[in-house]
Order: sequence, then C-alpha cells, then structure tokens
Amino acid sequence: MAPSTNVRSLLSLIQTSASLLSLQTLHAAALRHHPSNLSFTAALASRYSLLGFPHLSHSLLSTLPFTPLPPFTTTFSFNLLLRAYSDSNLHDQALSLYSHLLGSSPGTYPQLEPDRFTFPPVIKSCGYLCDVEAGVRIHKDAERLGLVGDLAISNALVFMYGKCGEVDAAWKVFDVMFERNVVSWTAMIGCLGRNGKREEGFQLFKKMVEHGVRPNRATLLNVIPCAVNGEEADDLYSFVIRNGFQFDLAVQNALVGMFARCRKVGFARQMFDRMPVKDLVSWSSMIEGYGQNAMYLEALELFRDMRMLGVQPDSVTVLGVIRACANSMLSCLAHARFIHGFVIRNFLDKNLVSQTALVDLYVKRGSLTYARRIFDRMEERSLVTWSTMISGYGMHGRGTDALYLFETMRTLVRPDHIVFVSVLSACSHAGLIDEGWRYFNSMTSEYGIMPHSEHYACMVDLLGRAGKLQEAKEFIEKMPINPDSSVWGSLLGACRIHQNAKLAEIAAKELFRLDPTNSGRYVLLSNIFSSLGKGKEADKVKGLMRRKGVKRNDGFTVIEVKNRVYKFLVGDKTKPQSSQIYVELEKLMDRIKREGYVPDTNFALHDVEEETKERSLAMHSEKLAIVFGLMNSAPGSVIRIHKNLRVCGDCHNATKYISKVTKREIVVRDSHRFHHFKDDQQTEYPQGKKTCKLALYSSSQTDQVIPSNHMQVGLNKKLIHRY
DNA sequence: CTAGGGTTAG
Repeated sequence: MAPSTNVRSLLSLIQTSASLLSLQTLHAAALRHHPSNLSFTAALASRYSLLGFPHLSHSLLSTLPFTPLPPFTTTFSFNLLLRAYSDSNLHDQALSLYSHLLGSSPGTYPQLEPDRFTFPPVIKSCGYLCDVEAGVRIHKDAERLGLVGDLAISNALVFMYGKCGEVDAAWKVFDVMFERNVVSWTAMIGCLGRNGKREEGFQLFKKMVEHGVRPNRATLLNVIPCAVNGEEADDLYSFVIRNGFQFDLAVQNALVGMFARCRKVGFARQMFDRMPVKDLVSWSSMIEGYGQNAMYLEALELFRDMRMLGVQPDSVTVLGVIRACANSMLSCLAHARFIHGFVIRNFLDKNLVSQTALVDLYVKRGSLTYARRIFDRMEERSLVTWSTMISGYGMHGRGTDALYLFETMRTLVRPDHIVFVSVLSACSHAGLIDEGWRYFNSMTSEYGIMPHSEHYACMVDLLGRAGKLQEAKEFIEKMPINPDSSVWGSLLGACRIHQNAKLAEIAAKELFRLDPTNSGRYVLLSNIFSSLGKGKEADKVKGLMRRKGVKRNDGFTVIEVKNRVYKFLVGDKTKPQSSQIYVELEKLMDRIKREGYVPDTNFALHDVEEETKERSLAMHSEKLAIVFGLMNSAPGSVIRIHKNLRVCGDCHNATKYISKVTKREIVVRDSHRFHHFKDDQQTEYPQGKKTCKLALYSSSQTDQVIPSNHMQVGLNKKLIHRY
C-alpha cells in the first residue's frame, strides 16, 4: 500500500491540506481506499470548515446518522467527529455528542474513555454558545479525569469563560496554569477586551511580550480592541507593521475600529480608504467609528456610498446607521422612518438587536408611539429592550408610564442594574421622589443589586431638583462607594436650579478633580456665581478654565423646516429672514409678557444692565429657532427643535407661554431629554399622519444645505464620480 | 488529531 493511502498518513495529509483542490483529491482517495471510515468523514469536515467551506462540511456531516449514533470504535474517531462539529459551528451537535459519552447520558459508549483531545472542542463549543452551565459541568468532568493540567484544555477553558463573561473564572484558570503558550495569553487578553477590561487587556499584552512570548495574528486581533488612547493605538500599529500583519483584512478592520475609538477618525478613514479589499466588517467598523465620534452625518454618508457601490449591508451595518440617525442633531422623524423602511425591505428587522435599536431610534426621534408599537410587536425582549423603552418614557417626562412598564417587566424577567438606572432616571425626570426611594431601596432588598454611581446620581438628581440639597449632600457622604463625576454633576446641576453657591463649590471641587476636561461644569459653576452677583468668583472659574485649556461648547439649536435643517447660534443673524425673525421675536415676547411671562435674567450674561440682559436672553438660539419655525410652518403643525446642550431655564419658561399663545405644540429635545409643550401642559407626542419627504444632509458645518434626495442611490453624481 | 480572530442595541 502506498504511504498516502495508509489511514494514518492520509489523515495527517487531510489535516494539513491547504487548498480546496488538494482536500478534494484526498477526499476522493479516502472514499476509494477506506469507504465508510468515520475518521475520514470527521477529519474532512473539520478541514472543509477551516478552509472556509462550511457548507461542504455541513453536507458531509449531515450524511452521518446522528440517531442512532455513529458506531464509534475508538475515542480517537469520536474526538475527530466532536472536533468536526465544533469547527463547523455546529455547537449544539458537539455538546449533544459529548453528552452521550459523558454527562447527561453516561454509559452509551461504556467502552470509550474521554481523553485530553476530547475536551478542547467541546469546551470551545460551550464558549460559542455562551452556555456557562454546560461549560462548568464539562470543566468538572475534565477535573474528575485529572486532565485540567493539560495546556490545550486550560486554553479552551480560558476562552470559554471569556466568551461567557466570566472574567474571574478565566483568571482563575489562567493564573494556575502550569505552562502557558501564545494561545493562553491571547485567550486571556481576548477575555479582558471583550468584557470591558481594556486597560487590563493591554497591560497583559505588554506583560506577554516581556515574558518573551511572540504575539501572532490572533493575538493582535484580540489586543487591538483593547487600545483606548492614541498612544496605545500608535504602539500597536507600529507593531503590526513591524511584523508584517498589515496586509491581513481582519487586522485592517480591527485597526480601523481602533483608530476611530482612539479619537483618530481621520486616520481610521485613511486606513479604510487605502484598503484594497473591503468586506462588510470594514464598512460597519468605519460607520460605527464615525458614530462613536459623534460624526453622524459622515456615518450616514458613508452608508450611502456603500450602497452606491452595491454592497449589501447586514444587521450590524444598519445598527451603526440606526444609531447615527438616533443621535444626530440634523436628523428628523421622516429620516428615521426611511431607515426603518430600509431595514424592513432588506429583512434586517428580524433580530432582537435591530428591533431594540429601532425602539431607541423612535424614542430619540421623538415618537414614543412608534417606539411602543415596535416594542409591543416584538416576540422576545431583552433587558436592553425593556430598559430602552422604560428610559424612553423617562426621557419624555412620562414617569408613570415608565414605572407601569417596569411593573409589567418585573413579573416576567429579573431586572439588572441598568434597568434600574432607567427606572430611577424616569423618576427623576418626572419628580417622583417617593417612588424613586422605593425603587432605590428595592434594588438591594429585593434584587440584591448593589447600586452603582449612576443610581446614586439619579437619586441626587431627584433630591436636588426637589430642593433637598442638604439631604442630597448627606446622601452622597453616606455612599458606600466613591462618588464619581456623575454624582457630583447631579448635585452641581441642582445647585444651579436652586442657586446654592456653597454646595456648588464643594461639588465643583470634586468635579474638577475627577473630570477636569468637562467644560459644562465650569460654565455651570461660573453661571451660579454670576447669577448670585459674585462676578469675581465667576471670573476666577473662567480663568481656571482657560488655564486648563478647556474649551467652552457653544450652544446651538437646530430646526427642520421644509426638508432643510437650520442651525441657530446665540444672536444668529446669518439667516435670510434674520431681520424678520427679530421683529417677530420682539412681538412674541411682548405678547407672552402680557400673558404673565417674566424674563428670568438669572440665565443671561451678568456683567450688563437689566435691559441688556433681557435682550440677550431673547437672542438665545432656542427662541430664534422657535420663531423661525412659527414663521415657516403651517398653522397647527408641531414645532420641533433640538438643542445640543441642556435647554436654558428661561427658554423653557418662555416656550411654555409661546405654546399657549400660539396654540402650537412645541417639542424641545435637548442633550438630556424631551420637553413637550401643548397649551401649557406636558403632552405626549401625537401620532402624526403628516408625511414629510425624506431629508438627508450634507455635512456642511453651517446650515440649511439639505438636499432632500440625499439618501437615494445614484442621484448624487459628485459622489459617484469619486469612485 | 489538540489552539486563538474583527463590527453588535440600554
């Protein structure tokens, strides 16, 4: 018999074959010389999968009779088949096959003993299924057989625990490993990166290099997502180049994501543009990268470019697009509906993640009605879904609806700590103090969830808004964990509402230490001082801000009128109708003053005369946008504006009166929530029958440049030209 | 015969 037809050597040829053609040749040889040998079927299936032909592997495996089980004669052939299932992503089958040998149905193969080769594939399958219970059970099986010291088994365990989010369990295995190779380190780094412990992952990578272990492609793919700042990104990038991994598509995709995450979007885009071959992950990563950097228009434009090239998006791609649309300042409800339609037409709305993202989209675009409709039609809901809908009600000031939904939820599933953030923030938006306390206390007493900083921040906000500043401060002092900037930020915000400079200073001192680059807090403190007539102190804060190089965020408001988006700055005079706007504004201010509106000059600049203050208040971007909207929209239609920062207190009050005297519903979205004004009561967004044409935008920094057919493929010749 | 991979809603 020629060496290549001997069982042993033919098997090893199969396992090392590098091309489909050579594998098929070996497949034929196996069939001729060893028909119906199970080992060959299994080895061939594994190899087909690993070479990227899972369908061939699946059809081969489907020829096997699974019940009654294939007639194994040796553990060896059993292991091969187990691995074939695992390699082919047929993890359920792998687990079920294993359970016939050990576990749930022992004794099916009494003559077979599992060995060290049995465990790695089946443990890996538990990881892919995120089935930690099965993983732990099989871990114990391996322990019982005295196999846990085995390198490959330990590596598989680290991987499995990492996939299941059990970081501590992974560490426990990793720490006691008798010997480690590059796979062990890589699995542990991947575990940390996947579970939000990026710094630790990066540190472990450095430690690995110090230990003289040479990283490979898989290591890079795991450590690149760990980089969080420009320095780490540059380090890894030069490492990639030095080791020649820069031509690998997966590595390139990871790098695009990394540079975007590390605030080097321009670099990410350069990298993306230079990629000779792009796959869906490349497009998704770049779109998502723009989203992470609040460059939503760029994200939407890139999506359009992608479609123009005929690339068909998947659910991950549209997720980035949905998010960009949800968060963009220059996007509207019509736009959301267009994207929703796109998702449906392309059958991408079938999965839980997409549906939840759509709920979030409608909440953020102002329509609780649409959001709730999708929510109600969902067949399954995750904790994220519940939390999105609950905080959606909260954002719109509908605290009671939020709590009602939560009560429904808790009869069905066990809430997690993030759902409680949604519940508590809904209480704070609606001023439901007693309920807030009750839910806050129930976290520990009923659910055993330790409150995090965000929960404390909600409670401080709730107490602070109600004017219970002292109580809020004592609450912070009694916290069993260190308060973070969100907690002190809530207190500072409350100090602004209730004009308390003493507590504000205490809060600000902590804030400037914990989060020195957040410009809003400096502005807040300085405003508190100046509205109390403490000009000197206010100037000191401004000086501090300058010294630290913190840039103030300019406030602006956008409004959509007839498919164009207009952006207003304070005292904006750049609009074609600007002079009319100011005339109308003055008339309107007089009108609402007769109704009882009193300008609150607390919110004006403070080193000027009362009358000047009043005039500067009237020039706030919110008011300009509303007047512009009133001038350019049909009577009775809803005015919607969107401000990048929190809406100013005087504008909030003025809007109430404007809504009343003009009998117009006004919806204000700011950086935190929605404010609904209708007659002077808060209302829900009504379900409009009005259809507006789709508007998409140019990323022009100015305003009013919004071709309405932007999204439609083929209409923008300039962009086609680029390719 | 063992092994590792990128994008994913609050």
